[in-house]
Amino acid sequence: MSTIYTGVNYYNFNFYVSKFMKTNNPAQQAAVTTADKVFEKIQHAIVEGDIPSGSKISEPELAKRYQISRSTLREALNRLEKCHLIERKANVGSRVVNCSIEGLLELYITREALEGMACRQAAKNMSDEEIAHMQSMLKIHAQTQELKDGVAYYQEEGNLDFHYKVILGSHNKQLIELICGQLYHLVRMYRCQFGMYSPRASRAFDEHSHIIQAIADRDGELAEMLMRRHIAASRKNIENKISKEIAQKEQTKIQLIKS
Amino acid sequence: MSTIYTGVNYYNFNFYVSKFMKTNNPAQQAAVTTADKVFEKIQHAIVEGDIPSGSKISEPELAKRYQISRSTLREALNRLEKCHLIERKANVGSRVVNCSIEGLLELYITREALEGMACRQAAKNMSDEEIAHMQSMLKIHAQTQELKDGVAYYQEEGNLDFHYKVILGSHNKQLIELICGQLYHLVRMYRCQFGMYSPRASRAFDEHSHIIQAIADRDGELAEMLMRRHIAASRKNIENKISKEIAQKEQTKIQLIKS
DNA sequence: TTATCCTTTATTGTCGACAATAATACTTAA
DNA sequence: TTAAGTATTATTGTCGACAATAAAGGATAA
Repeated sequence: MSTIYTGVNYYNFNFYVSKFMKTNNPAQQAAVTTADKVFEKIQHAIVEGDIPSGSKISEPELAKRYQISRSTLREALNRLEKCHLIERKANVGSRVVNCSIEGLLELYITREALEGMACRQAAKNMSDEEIAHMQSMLKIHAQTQELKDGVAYYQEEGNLDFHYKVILGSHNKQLIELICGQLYHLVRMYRCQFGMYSPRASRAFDEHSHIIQAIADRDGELAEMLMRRHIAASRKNIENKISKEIAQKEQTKIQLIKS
Repeated sequence: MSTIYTGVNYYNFNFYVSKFMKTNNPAQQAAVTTADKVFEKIQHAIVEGDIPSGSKISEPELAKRYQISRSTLREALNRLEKCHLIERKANVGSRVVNCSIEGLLELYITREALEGMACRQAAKNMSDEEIAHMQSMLKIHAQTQELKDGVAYYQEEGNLDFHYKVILGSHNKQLIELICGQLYHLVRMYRCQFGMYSPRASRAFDEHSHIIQAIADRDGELAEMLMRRHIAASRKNIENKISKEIAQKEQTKIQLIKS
C-alpha cells in the first residue's frame, strides 16, 4: 500500500509529527530518565515500521543495540505495553502488535466512542478563550491549506492539532489520558504502516468547522454527533479503499488466469 | 460515606468480586510470575483501601512487606500504573490515585462512551447463542433477585456479570481491553471506597432487560442509547446523592451556629 | 528572624549476575 | 519412519548492589 499524496516526504512527515507529539501531547511528559528516552526511540521505530509489526522482540538484542542494560530496556518495554504497541506473555516474551485491518477498524470504533464523548464534554467545559483560540487556529489552517493546497502534512498537522484541542477541551483527565496517552500512538502506527494520510482534506476541513461551531454554540449533543460522523467517515473511507483493493486484486488474478 | 444496604458484609462482597474477576475477567490472564501475584495482592489492597488512596508508595517498604526484591516490585508497580491505580513521577516515586468526586464522574463519562459503543457493537456482533445465553442468565438473576430481594451483592454479581457479557459481546479487542483490563479496576476501587453498590437494584434490572431486548433485535442504535442512559442514570444518582450530602452538611453547620 | 546555600540522607534509576522457564535439538523406541 | 521423551540451549524472571537524583535538615549571611 502506498501513500495517497505522492509528493509528501515520508520521513519529514514523521519527523514533524514526532516533534509535534513531544511539544503538544500533554499526556506524554518530558523524557528525563534513560528508560524514557529509549522508550521514545523504540516507539518511533515501531510506529515507523523500522521494527516490523508482529515481530518478536529480543531483550538481549535490543538492550545491546541501545547500549543499555536489560532492566532499563524492560522498563521501556513496560511503557510500550502501556500504549498497546507491544504485547507480552509471561516466560515467553514480547511481540510488536500486529497491524491488521480488523485492528484498524476496531481502533476507529473506539476513537468514535471516546472522541465523540470528548467533543460533547468540550462543548460543555471549554472556556470561551479556548474556543476563540480554536476558531482562530482553524482560520490559519484554512489559509495554510489555500497556500499549500494538496500538501498533505500541513493538512495532517491541522488534523492532529484540531483533534488534540478538542480532546483537551473536554477537561476530562480520564478521556485525555486514554486517547492522547494510549490510543494515538497506535493511530500513528497504522497511519505510517498503511500509509493513509487523511485522504479527505477539504471535506475534513469543513467538518472541523462545523464541529467547532457546535462547540461554540454549546450544543454538546450535536458536537458529539458531528465528531462521531467525522471519524466514522474516515473509517468508511478506509473500508471502501480496502474492499476496492481486494476487488482489484481479484481482477488481476482473473486476468492472469485468462492470459 | 456508608453503604446503602446495611446488611451487606463488606469483605464478603469484595472477596466475591475478586474471585469473580479472576475467573471471569478475560483481559486479566492467570498470574504465573511472582510479580503478577504481588500485583494482584497490591491491587486488592488498593481497591479495598488497605493502602489508602492518595498515599505515597515506598518501594523498599513494600518490597520488604511482600518479601520480594525491588525489581520485582517495580514490575508489579508498572502493571498497577497500567490500570490507572497508581501514578508515577520520574525520580520522585509512585502515589496511589486520589479518589475524588470529579474523578468518579469522569470515570462514569468515559464508561458511558465506551460501554455504550460496546453495546452497539454487541448488537451487531454477538452470536445468537451468546444472546440466548445472556437472556437465560438474566432469568436466573430475576429469580435470584426474588429470592434474595434487597441483598445487594447478588444484585451486584448480576450487574457485573451483565456488563461483562455485553462488553465481551462487542467482539472488539480494543474495547474489551480498555474497559475490562483498565477501567474496571478503578470502578471497583471507587465502589469500595465510596461504598456505592448500585443503589437502583430493581430499576437496573429492568434496564438490563431492555438492553438485552435491543441487542436481540439487532438494534445497535437503541442498544447504545439504552446502555448510555443506564450508566448516565447511575452517574446522576451519585451526583444527586453528593449534592444532598453537601446540603445536609450545610444544614448541620447552620444548626450548630444557631445553637 | 528569615532566606539562601550547602551538606546529608533517603529514594529512585540502572546495572550485571543468577535462577527458572520455555523452546530446540537430539536420542531412543515402537 | 515417526513419535515420544530427554538433554541442551536460549530467553525471560528475579535478585542484590551501585549510581544518580531529589528531599530534608542544618549552617551561614543578610
